Amino acid sequence: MDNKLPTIKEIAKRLNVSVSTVSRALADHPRIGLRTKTRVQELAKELNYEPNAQAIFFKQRKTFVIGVILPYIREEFFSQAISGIEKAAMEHEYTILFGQSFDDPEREKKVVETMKKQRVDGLIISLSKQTQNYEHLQALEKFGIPVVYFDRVPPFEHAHKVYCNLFKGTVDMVNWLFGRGYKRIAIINGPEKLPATKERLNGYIEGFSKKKLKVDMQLVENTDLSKESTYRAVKSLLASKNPPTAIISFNDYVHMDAVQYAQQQNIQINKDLVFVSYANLPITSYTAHPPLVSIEQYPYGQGEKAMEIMISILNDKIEGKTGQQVVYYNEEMPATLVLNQQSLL
Amino acid sequence: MDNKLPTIKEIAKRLNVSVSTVSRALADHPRIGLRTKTRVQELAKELNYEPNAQAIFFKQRKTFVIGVILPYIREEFFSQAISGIEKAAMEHEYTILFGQSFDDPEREKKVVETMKKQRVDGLIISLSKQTQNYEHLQALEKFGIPVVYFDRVPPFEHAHKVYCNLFKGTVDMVNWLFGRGYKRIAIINGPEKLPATKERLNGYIEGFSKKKLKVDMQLVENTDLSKESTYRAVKSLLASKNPPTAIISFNDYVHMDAVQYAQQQNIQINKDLVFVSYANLPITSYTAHPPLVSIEQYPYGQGEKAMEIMISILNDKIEGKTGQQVVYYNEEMPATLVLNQQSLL
DNA sequence: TAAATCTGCGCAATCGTTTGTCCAAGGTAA
DNA sequence: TTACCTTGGACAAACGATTGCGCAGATTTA
Repeated sequence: MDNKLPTIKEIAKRLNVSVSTVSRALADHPRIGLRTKTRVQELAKELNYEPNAQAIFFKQRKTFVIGVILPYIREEFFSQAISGIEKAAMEHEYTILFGQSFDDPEREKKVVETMKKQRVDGLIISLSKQTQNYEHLQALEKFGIPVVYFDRVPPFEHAHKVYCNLFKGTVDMVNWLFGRGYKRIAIINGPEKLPATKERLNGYIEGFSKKKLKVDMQLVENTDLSKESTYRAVKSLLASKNPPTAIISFNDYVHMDAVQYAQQQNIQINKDLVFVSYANLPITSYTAHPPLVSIEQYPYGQGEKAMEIMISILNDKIEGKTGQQVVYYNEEMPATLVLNQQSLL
Repeated sequence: MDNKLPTIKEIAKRLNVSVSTVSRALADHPRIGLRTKTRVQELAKELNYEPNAQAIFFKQRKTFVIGVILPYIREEFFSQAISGIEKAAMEHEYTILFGQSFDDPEREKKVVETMKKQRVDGLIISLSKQTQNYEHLQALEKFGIPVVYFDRVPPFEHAHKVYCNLFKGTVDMVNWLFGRGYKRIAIINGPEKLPATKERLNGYIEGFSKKKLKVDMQLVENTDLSKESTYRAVKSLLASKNPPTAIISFNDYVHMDAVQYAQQQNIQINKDLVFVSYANLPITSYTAHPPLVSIEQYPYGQGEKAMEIMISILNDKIEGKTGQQVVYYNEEMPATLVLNQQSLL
């Protein structure tokens, strides 16, 4: 259990040469004589020498570590996203420092702080639901640590981001439903302050506008994403004088809760009332009633893209683009309508 | 714009004092005068100074980073586990370097290598299904980097591990089924080489032995965990002359596939044939037919425990237990039978 | 009054590695 | 013979922070 890792110094002392000679010999520098070079390289191999990356990174002021902060890794969307991030990272020899915000801005701030301390080369983040204040993140950029947002992105322009255009996706969704003959289309939207919520709402309204129809606000409900809140929303929709024939849920989790409640009310799911949703989690295919149609948001692709952007930024920085105007990457990914195979039965 | 992060040096220069004074002032050292102290602390706050952990850790030869390698983060079991790991890590100011093996030993090896280069203080790992060779991990320990295994642990004694006793859990499960009057109890087990598979099988056999019964090997099937393989296993069971009245699935994913197939064969799930399983993923409560009973394996608890053990090991090392005999932590967690609420309907 | 103590802070080494600069010895050309 | 390369390697600074030690000047004590 000899935990002293061999260093360049150790080798130098043993061979009675200077550390710089050892360093150069190991790097195959032309200024070192062949004899010395082989002596050094042989001893290095014998001692199982490995350069201390910590020391090198410290000197280079670079860690090859990217911080990744997600709301909840247990959500399949994010676990897929991190896999995309990891894939791109691995391809470029970067590593991932991981943290969750649990949708708590305080916690998010703390994790950001930790990552700053660890001197990550960059930060990829999907914001917590409650985050309204972006100072802790903008501060990072001021210090030269680039931040790439994905999926849950901030509302301002001057930031690198990757996201799905859920406005368009929602318009398509509404269109599709109209096309299938559904007229009373309700939406159970997310927390009102969330940009993602506004995007869906706007798409929803736009979908109606295209048909020269006005939205009946009785068909618009919100949930704080808890099961209870979703139950309440469905209850309210079902109790309306002219109840919906289709329900768009904020995401697959809301969808599942909504279906659960409707089922308790003895409603024939996807017959009396059809359910459609966002996210298209593979896991829904195992549920009793998957959404008839889902808007795929490509979490893996978003993650991958976010990391690729990060790497571009870091490379640009090395090539000294200082002084030039900062360009913000803004990657809009398609949001595709996906028909559930099972539902076709 | 591209301001470098403030350093202790920068503060020293601005206030015209030495770096050591700044360092001590920030650490609230008693030998620094109150006036100097406040001047330093105020400027530090103003500049948003954060100590460079890289530098400190480099000097201390410690990173406060723990590598975590999981097979698939998208499995809820592991995403819960990492949350437990993260919680314990945060409490002790450790951070997590994340990697997935995707159940590929080659990939696992590569990730281990990366973590070694990054000089993690320790490694927490749940082995890939295929891992048979442990050299890359034992080498880490030789370098003084402790390894804690959880859930999917290696078969040898001299390793720190956290796991559930699925042998006992399976015995309990079989007992419970007998108690409910089920006599033809089948099991769809995992890949034969997996220790977890053997454990389940032994528990299954023991459960029968306790009732002075012999196992009918026709009731024992294996799956490689793919949907197709599971389908095949169920098909084989259903085709038997004396088909089972209860099926124990290797885990909830196998369970879901098994149920899906049985359903396609027009079997009344949990009536004609009851299904029970391991893992107890919350997500199953949304499925059409959750397992009647699940063996809870406490992924969060396992992760938390693994990190706590890691921290104990690291603390022991600091306190210089060198020379003493190495003690291997071996934490066996209970595997509890959980009755599904929904199934009671 | 001199010695001892205290107060407040600076100097420099250290961690492992890279890299610019310098230096000595030997060889070569004019 | 002298000035000038070439070769092979040593020296030292630097990255950011910590910390033992030293050293003034002020204050207290004997």
